[in-house]
Amino acid sequence: MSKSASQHEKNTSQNKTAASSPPMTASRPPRVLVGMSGGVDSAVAAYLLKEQGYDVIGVTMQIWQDEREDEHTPESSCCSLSAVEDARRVAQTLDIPFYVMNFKDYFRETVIDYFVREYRAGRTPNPCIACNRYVKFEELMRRARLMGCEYVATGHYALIEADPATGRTLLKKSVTDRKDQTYALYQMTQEQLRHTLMPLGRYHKEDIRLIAAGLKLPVADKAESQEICFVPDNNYGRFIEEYDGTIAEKGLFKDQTGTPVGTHKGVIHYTVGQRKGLGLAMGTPVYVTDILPDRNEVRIGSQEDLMASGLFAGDLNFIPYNTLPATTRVTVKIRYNATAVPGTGALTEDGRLQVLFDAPQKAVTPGQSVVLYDGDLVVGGGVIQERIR
RNA sequence: UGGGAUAUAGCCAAGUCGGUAAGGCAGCGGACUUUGACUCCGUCAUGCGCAGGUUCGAGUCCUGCUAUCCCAG
Repeated sequence: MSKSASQHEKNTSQNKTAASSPPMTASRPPRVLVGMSGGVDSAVAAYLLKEQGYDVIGVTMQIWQDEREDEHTPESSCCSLSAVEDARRVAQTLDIPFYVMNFKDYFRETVIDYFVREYRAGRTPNPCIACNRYVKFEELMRRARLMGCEYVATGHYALIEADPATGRTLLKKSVTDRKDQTYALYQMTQEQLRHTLMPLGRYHKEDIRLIAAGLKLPVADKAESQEICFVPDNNYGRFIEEYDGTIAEKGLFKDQTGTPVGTHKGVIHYTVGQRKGLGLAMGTPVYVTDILPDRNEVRIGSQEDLMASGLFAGDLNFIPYNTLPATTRVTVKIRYNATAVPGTGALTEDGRLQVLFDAPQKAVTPGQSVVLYDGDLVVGGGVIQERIR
């Protein structure tokens, strides 16, 4: 608490920027490619890096939006054409080179295809994690190298720090727990972390807005983006059906005993823990407890039926070490905006991650990621495969 | 077509000696949110099967009708 208080006392940028100058290895300052979404965060990130002396290049990735859609795109969508224009104006204001790059095919393959495939399989994907992993820190970084950039930078609220003891690069929570975005970054490799800058990790959102306002950036009071960027109207079910042209097949809601209690609209429309939109008047609130795509069945039950004592996860990545050393005490996030809860993590013989919670948790959802923390340090995580009751 | 019971919002349901329609679920709206999750807040019957009657006043009493259920046929 005292930490964040002291952060507030500092003036918005002057002291801090001076304290963290770039590593001037040669005569030329290192070049950094800043991924600019058109929002206020990445705009200020670009500004901070420029102030710190980096050779900053602004890039907006075209990942989805078609030209014809620009008129009706809500402002909250992070990658719309209007967002491109916002980013361009910011770059002009900051006097940095600005480019728009086409990532549509790559984004489609690594994010949208995955997103649709997972929902079809009865899981709940997190497209932001896939986008970070493959698009921002793999493909964008690859292209950054081609442009002679040492680093890729983003407006994520997270900290990247070298650990002199081990030589590894660590990922830590931002000083603002509320805005912390490390959950969506846990898949980053050592190589990626070494070449990534996240200058916002030491700031609070309010500071960022103040800085943006002080610079008269055109996006200073732009709304937060909220929904999945490629589903601007938030109707992801319709998006999936239009994307692959397959209408979701209706099926049965069943209770915990297997008794049919209603008809569902198709497996893709549900996520574990969901209560709203079921249309089931059971006299007491009911939640989705399991999605069984093989039987096209959605199981519902009470809050108690939602509880889990732990989970198994695959597709693992660890950051302070190559693999989880032993049974480890951690705090655990099982959903993007869940609070971290205490538990233990361990690897199974078949190489999966087993997490056991100290206290039962609600709505462990296959397809979502579990991220392990040791205090502010991101230990790693993986994709949830199944819950342990 | 003998007897009994019940008919209150989409569902369940309270409604006392007649006094001016609880609550839950669902729905809808909003807050929160980098997942249509959770959570929270707000909203939701000028009307109680239909038609009459009694009364200052009826969901509550009376009459008739209709529907459904149960028992007997």
